[in-house]
Amino acid sequence: MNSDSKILLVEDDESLGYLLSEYLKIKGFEIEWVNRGKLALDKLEKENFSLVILDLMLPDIDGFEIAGKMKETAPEIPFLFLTARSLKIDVLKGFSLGAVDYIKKPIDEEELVARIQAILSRLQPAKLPEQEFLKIGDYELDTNTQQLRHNQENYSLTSREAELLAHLIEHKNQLASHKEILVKLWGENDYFNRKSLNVFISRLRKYLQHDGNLSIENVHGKGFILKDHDNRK
Amino acid sequence: MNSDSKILLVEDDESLGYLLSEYLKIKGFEIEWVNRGKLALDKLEKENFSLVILDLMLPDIDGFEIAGKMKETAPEIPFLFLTARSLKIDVLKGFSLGAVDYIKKPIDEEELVARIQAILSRLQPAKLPEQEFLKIGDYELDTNTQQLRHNQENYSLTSREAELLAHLIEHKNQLASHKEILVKLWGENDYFNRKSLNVFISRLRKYLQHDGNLSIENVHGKGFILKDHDNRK
DNA sequence: AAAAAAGATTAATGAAAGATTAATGATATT
DNA sequence: AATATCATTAATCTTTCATTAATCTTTTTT
Repeated sequence: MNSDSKILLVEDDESLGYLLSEYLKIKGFEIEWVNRGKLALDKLEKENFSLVILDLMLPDIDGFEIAGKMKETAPEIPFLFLTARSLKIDVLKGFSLGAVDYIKKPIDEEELVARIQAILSRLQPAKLPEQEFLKIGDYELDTNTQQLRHNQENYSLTSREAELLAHLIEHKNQLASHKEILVKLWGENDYFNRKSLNVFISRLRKYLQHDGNLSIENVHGKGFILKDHDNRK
Repeated sequence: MNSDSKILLVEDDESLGYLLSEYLKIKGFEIEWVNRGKLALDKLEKENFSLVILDLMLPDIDGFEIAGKMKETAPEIPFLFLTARSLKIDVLKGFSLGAVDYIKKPIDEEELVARIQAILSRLQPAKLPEQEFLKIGDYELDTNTQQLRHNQENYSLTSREAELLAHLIEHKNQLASHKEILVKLWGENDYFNRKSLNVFISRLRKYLQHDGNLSIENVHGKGFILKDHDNRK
């Protein structure tokens, strides 16, 4: 899951560095840990990272300087500061250098992971408009456009029809109770809405009649089951 | 500089809300400040924001719930939490809902601005390089000159016509919701603008009538789909 | 088996949404 | 000052769709 995200940790405190890198490894990140600024810059020359975590106080080059150099040599790699220096001036300087976050010690490891994930997930290229297709028998429902396809045929469903069919498909071969459906789609479970629901069930049966394996069956007093009798699926 | 970034601040504490919104305005951001969750959701229906700042403790709907609803209705808008609740469990929940940051009160205004700028600056490159020529069926739209070509014919579109057609082409065979269109092109989603939108849809249908494979179809109460029925593409 | 309850199906209804054409008025152009 | 352009608004007509009603049919209870 996090396997394609390699992180460079620059931290001179041996115990914290060890702790963090082990913890992050457990969490599924690939970690390279160095304890000197110079080593960090060398690594950045040779390898590609999706994130760099910088301590400010290092024995040789300080974190700000590393960030400054990164701006020139690897401007696309995001970095964050992880430091005991919580002076306001430092925080502001950190962000003005282009940091994506500035985390003050002591660190909560879980929060750190959450922040790292937040950063990395923002990096993934804008997710394609994910179209969701729900399949049932020979039919395919596009929940986005409310289109129901069957072979060549294409039916434009109304909002209620589409919502209801989606619900039934999601509970395929299971009981979808009146109550559940009415509360979810109508907001209220009363006599009149139940009447309305029956009308919609009727309509859906008509749409689905072209696949003999499909049926919407009633469970008296309970609800409906959309059954797919084709067991190969 | 920050003028194209509109921020929605959801904060029920009157003095803090006032303070922050004034401060952020001075810093060049465009701010809309509401003190109720319900109002925030209404605003999000009608306007476009580049960032939402959420307080957790609100009198009506809590911040987490707003974030959850946003995931469905406006998944592309980033949000951050700004709250006195610094419990670890809250922080983790905040990030797991997709927050880009979680800032604990008391707030340092300058740090807040720095964090907001860090977030917004990361957003810009997300935009795809806009295509100059958009093709649909036998037509070709030049988005620079607003010329729509079809065989020999050439139509000079108005700005609105061209923008709308571009949007529809970019969402070909997908639902382009009223809300999305109105917020993007008109800046506000209200009754009158929706009327106007209908007029433009009518015009575009006239332009596109020469290719029998194309149609702009309405999804009642939801929006429009520009369909290309030619499946070879 | 009769009565009652629940469900199925088709049709009727009315409000809301949408389509289309024309009128308006603001702004820019000549 | 006259004209042209264009988004908006108005006016009118049409369509859509959830609901309600009406009428059967099936299932359950008595």
